Amino acid sequence: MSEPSPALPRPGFPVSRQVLADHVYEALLEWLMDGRLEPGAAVSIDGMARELEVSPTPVREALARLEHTGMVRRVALKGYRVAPVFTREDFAELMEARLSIEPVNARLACERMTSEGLDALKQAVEDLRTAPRGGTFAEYRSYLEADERFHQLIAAQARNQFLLAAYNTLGGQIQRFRLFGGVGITDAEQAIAEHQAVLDAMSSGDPGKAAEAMINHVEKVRGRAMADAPED
Amino acid sequence: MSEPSPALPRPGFPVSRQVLADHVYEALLEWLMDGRLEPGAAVSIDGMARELEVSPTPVREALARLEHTGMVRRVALKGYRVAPVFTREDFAELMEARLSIEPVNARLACERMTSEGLDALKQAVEDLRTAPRGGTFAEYRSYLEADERFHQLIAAQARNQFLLAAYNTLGGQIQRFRLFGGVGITDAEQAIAEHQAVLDAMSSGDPGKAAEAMINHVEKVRGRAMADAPED
DNA sequence: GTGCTCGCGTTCCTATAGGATTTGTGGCAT
DNA sequence: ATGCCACAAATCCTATAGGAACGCGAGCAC
Repeated sequence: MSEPSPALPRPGFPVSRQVLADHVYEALLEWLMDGRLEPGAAVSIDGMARELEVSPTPVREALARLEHTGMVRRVALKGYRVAPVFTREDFAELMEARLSIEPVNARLACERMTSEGLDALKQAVEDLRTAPRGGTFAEYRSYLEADERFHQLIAAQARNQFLLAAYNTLGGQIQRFRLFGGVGITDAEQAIAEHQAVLDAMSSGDPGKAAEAMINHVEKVRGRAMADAPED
Repeated sequence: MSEPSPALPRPGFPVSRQVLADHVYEALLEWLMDGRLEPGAAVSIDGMARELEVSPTPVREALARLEHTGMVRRVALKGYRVAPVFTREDFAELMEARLSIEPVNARLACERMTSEGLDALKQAVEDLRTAPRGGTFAEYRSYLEADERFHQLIAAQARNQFLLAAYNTLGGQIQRFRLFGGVGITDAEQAIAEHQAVLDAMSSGDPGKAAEAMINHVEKVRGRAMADAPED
């Protein structure tokens, strides 16, 4: 905590049009993804307010918005806690859910794809290739970001607000798991190849192939993670 | 403080364990579904606080939680507005999403069903049959509740927290209500028969049949709604 | 040593006050 | 008549204060 004021709005910033609660939301989200807030830990409203040098009011609002992401849980009159750690069963459930939703997204996205959307996907895969992959979170963070962006783009291109919302609830959990799985990035080459395969299928314009490529990718991810992951 | 505190927790009540923001949340939800808050209308924080005779703080928290349901939208520094009317495209997207998720839930629930779960499902269908179906929201609310409970139970019995969360983000019945804008329930007989068919398929223990029955049900709901719904 | 009670600190929760921003209105210049 | 600017009211946003419940540890009785 040597930083002077990390989340305070800069005075020079012209059209921030963002209120304090938004900054607090972003800060808490970042802390949750970074692991600075460990699973099971209490998230005190007053404590976070002191930490972020704001009043409890915007913290309360940010936490209320964070609750629906599943990253924090609230008990009335007792406060918020970070969601508990991922077990192997949790991970299996998460992959089952991804296998139910993401192939559908891929199929629809393929049917409704625009050239701009395709370009964005290509950029995401390119970013995956060039991203550094060190051992610390700061190093492979951009890799994770590009990975998430790839899947998010597909969900967005499916042009279904409800499927996008459903995927987004999974997305945060995926990130959280990858963090606390704690194995770093060991499967980059294979993952990049699978992403490329999905991209190729999308480019080909065959929705069935796109869905299949996505199924293949998620199943492979599951297989690698289940092999690597530490047993409970 | 002249009033004898209308919404405050009663002192004799042992484990109320509900805070004011929860009551405000329920009240706003009811007003939204009742149509007392029309689509597009502004939902002033201070105004609602005056109306409900509470301070703006719990109203702010309740609105922050309501935002993720899609019923209200927030613009920074401008406040909340009731979400615009549900168009046919919105409804089509919702049904597309339900068709992607609910058959999977039905399949998994069938595989993992317990006898208690089956009993709960039977109860939900029975409640559907006996529920009153008047023209006002207060009258057919219990019908919607039983309908929602049926689908919710299946999602829960699938024993996958993420699929359950994904289903909940759809808020199927709530959104469905908004399409009709309060014209009531006109398809009860057919809907009940379809629910019974899903239930029978579940009882038979054949996951494929359960998924198919669910697909049939959702498609029929879509067909009836698209025929009834007012054109844009 | 064990169990109970009391008191202190922490935290959640709500109300209130005041600064900042947006919106609507009226007047003035062109 | 039209466009622009100032002013006022409403609203959002944040900080602060205080009440109520909970947790924890010291101290005392047995």
